[in-house]
Amino acid sequence: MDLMEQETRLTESQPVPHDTAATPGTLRPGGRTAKVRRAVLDATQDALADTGFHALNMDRIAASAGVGKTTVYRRWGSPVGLVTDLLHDMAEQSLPAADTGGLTGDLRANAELVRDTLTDPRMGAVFRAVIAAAACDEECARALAAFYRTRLAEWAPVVTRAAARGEVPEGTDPVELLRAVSAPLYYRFTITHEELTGAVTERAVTAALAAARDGAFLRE
Amino acid sequence: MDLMEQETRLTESQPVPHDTAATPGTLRPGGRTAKVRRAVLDATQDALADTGFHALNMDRIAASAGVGKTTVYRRWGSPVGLVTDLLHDMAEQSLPAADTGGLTGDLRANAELVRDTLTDPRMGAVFRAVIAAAACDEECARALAAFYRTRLAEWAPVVTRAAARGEVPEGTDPVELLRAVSAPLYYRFTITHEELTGAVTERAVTAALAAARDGAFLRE
DNA sequence: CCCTTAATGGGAGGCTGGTTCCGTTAAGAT
DNA sequence: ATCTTAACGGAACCAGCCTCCCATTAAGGG
Repeated sequence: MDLMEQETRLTESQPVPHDTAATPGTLRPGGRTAKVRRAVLDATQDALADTGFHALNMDRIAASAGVGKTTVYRRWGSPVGLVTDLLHDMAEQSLPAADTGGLTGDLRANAELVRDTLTDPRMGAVFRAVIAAAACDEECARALAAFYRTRLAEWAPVVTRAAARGEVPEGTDPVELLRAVSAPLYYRFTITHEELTGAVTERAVTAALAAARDGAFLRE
Repeated sequence: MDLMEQETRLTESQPVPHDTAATPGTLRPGGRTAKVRRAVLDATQDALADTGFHALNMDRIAASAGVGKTTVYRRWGSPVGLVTDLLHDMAEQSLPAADTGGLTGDLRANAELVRDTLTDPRMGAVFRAVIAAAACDEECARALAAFYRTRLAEWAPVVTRAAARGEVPEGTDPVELLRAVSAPLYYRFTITHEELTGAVTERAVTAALAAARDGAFLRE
């Protein structure tokens, strides 16, 4: 990854002809640049969906995005770079949390959202790829963590409201509870590669809820 | 991956000039062959520990194992193949479960074992690689699942004993409870890449235990 | 101990993924 | 509208990964 060192260049002469082309796409994000990014990220998702991360190839992406491969190499540098940017892109599209009126329902909605996402052939493949890429690259790992931070922050109010209603102890850490719901699903998805059934989802909810009521997720 | 079909061998007739070199290393696993495997798997672990999965390279492995690269290509085929075999190797080395006399202590011992493993620089890197490889390759995913099936089976008695002592409801699914303990740790390890602190470990235990007492893991 | 042949090992060659060069296009400023 | 230059794109170039060929070594059976 070499997208990072633009500061180190050109400490030299007078005119300082602009920190030329330090990070393509950030200085002049006009219509064309944006369109290229969109095309490339879409192509990346497609590729991940049907060939997986190991087969992700810059040349192929450039071709199927209808973009010069030089551009892809310059702006993203590597397959991991593509996935990382895809992740940033995904983090921007937020979808609102549920509000069913009860914590059980809300958590169930969350668990089912996770399940549906991971079960969907396209999205499931994308998440597998992203997780694999994060295991290989620090920068990508940060992007993945940021993505989930965003997501969990959106759902946190669900728990806060429930605490106000007395469904879980006051002082329950919302993020902690939400992670407890997701964790078993992701465990199966990444480690044991089991099918994510309705029973598994439901159990994740009831177990997390039981623990929460028992005060296992009290913020300290 | 072609390491699996050795059973198909030699069900055959008289002469049949042997299914020559069907799967190198399975037909004549003499001293040299075994030594080569050991050297290669060790080299693989070393490489994973200090450069990670993305940089895993067959030629380099061959060189650092002091083995011909042809051999590595022939027997393992790809980086994923190496990791898969490493996983099979790891599954063979079992270490016994704890027995502290109480379920809380046993589960804590389990959680701390997981934590220590994932925290260890060498083993942590290996597990990251294995998870990434499993995300890329079906065969590797199966090997990973098998590894954990073995591990969990070793620890299952811990829960069975506890149920007999009345610490959790009769009919509690041991594997389900054990997975509930590990899941939050693996979630952090693979998804959010957070540090696995003692607090996280302890919370995983208490949460799983609370859920279990509440009957969330009853076998149906 | 000898024989057969599985398995290893070195090296040459091709392919594919990645880099660089330089001309072209169009974003954004005046 | 015009100009500057960021960003794109084509194509040649380079390198490292993988494969194939064949000679060599040593298991395992007699």
